[in-house]
Amino acid sequence: MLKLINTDNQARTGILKTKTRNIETPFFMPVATKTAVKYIDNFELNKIGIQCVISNAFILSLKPGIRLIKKAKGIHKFSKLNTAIFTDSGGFQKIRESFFIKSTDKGVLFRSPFDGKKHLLTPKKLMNIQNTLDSDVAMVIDDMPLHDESKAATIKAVERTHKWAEECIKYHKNKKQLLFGIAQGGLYPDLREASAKFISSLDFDGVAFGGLAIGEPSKQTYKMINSQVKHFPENKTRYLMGVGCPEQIINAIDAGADCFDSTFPTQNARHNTLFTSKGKLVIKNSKYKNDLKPLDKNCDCYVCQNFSRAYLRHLMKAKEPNALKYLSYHNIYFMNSFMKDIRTSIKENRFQKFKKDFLKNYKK
RNA sequence: GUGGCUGUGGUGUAGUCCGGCAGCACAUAAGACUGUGGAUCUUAUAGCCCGGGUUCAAAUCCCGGCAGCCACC
Repeated sequence: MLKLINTDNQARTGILKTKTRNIETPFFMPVATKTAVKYIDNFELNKIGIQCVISNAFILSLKPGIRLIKKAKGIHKFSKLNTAIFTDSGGFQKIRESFFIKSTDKGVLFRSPFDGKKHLLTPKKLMNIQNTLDSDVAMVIDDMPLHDESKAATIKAVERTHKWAEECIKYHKNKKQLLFGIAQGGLYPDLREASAKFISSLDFDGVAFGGLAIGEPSKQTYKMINSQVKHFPENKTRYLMGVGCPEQIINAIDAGADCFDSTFPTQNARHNTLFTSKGKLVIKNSKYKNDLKPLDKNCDCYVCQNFSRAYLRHLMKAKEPNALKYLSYHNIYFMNSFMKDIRTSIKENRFQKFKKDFLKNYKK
């Protein structure tokens, strides 16, 4: 359950209580697929103030395997991650050609990228994996329709998602672990609404918008969010899966979302794009060659406090591994302060102004 | 001085024998990235050492320069 603290129109701030943490919402989770955020030390996450990360149950079950993690007494002790941890089921891997084989009524058939072996991921199996990993929050396995799928195929995927959602509840045995449901519906508002209603009717600790930000125009994303959010319970955390672009996050919070995860900030950092209070900054661009200013003069992260744009560009051009570390650090730090500022603005009932100012300054 | 070999984008090279749209990698420049398969993907800029000849057509064949490397004197 989500304990609401304050609301500002649709935007909300609250506390999501998990077994290891009281997470302040809205919050952003960096992706730590294999229990590590790429190029960022696990302990650095605490110093930055990251409340929660998300790992991938299916991928961890392949490597290093749940037996080892069980032996290590769970995902927290194994990794020493001292944040709350969500585990994703692996349903999203449907989007990766190298993993996905097909969906059946029983589950999703995947091929391991490590040894080519086939794995039929059923709700029962995924719940067992996540119960054993002992994360704070488990996600159901869903059947995510792709955007080029017909309405009939999307209906089929939604039906499976609903059936599997019920089975996940049935097989979820870890009492201290929360379980979140996922609503689907492709780009069809009527299916989105029906799915949101159904998932809301089940006994989940939180609900998610699934299958968005996978290539559709932003306008569509917001339309789908709006069609679902009104059917989601007030007192449950609403998780917009896969969204990590600052503008989309602030708009989604305005629509009533509480929780986000994405590889977007870390992947962008590795690909030269930094987030700053003035907007996107592409560090490899030649205009920064002799620029001795910090990435963002309004940022107090140790990268902005110490290094210049010219130096960071130089490190990237020279393919120095530390460049990826510094840039990833900055983007994660930026996301964390961004979320913190949003929470404060909601508490102080000035979110609308904050959003307006942010979007005005944030150049694409 | 004589003989041989070699000159292709910024760099490294393929193509030369047997003439037919000059290709690749890196570098440079710009864009993309959203529930991660560990620096990816897309696009752009940029070249036949110089001069002449043969030919419908020359990076390619012929002649003459220039430059570099090697061997001999």
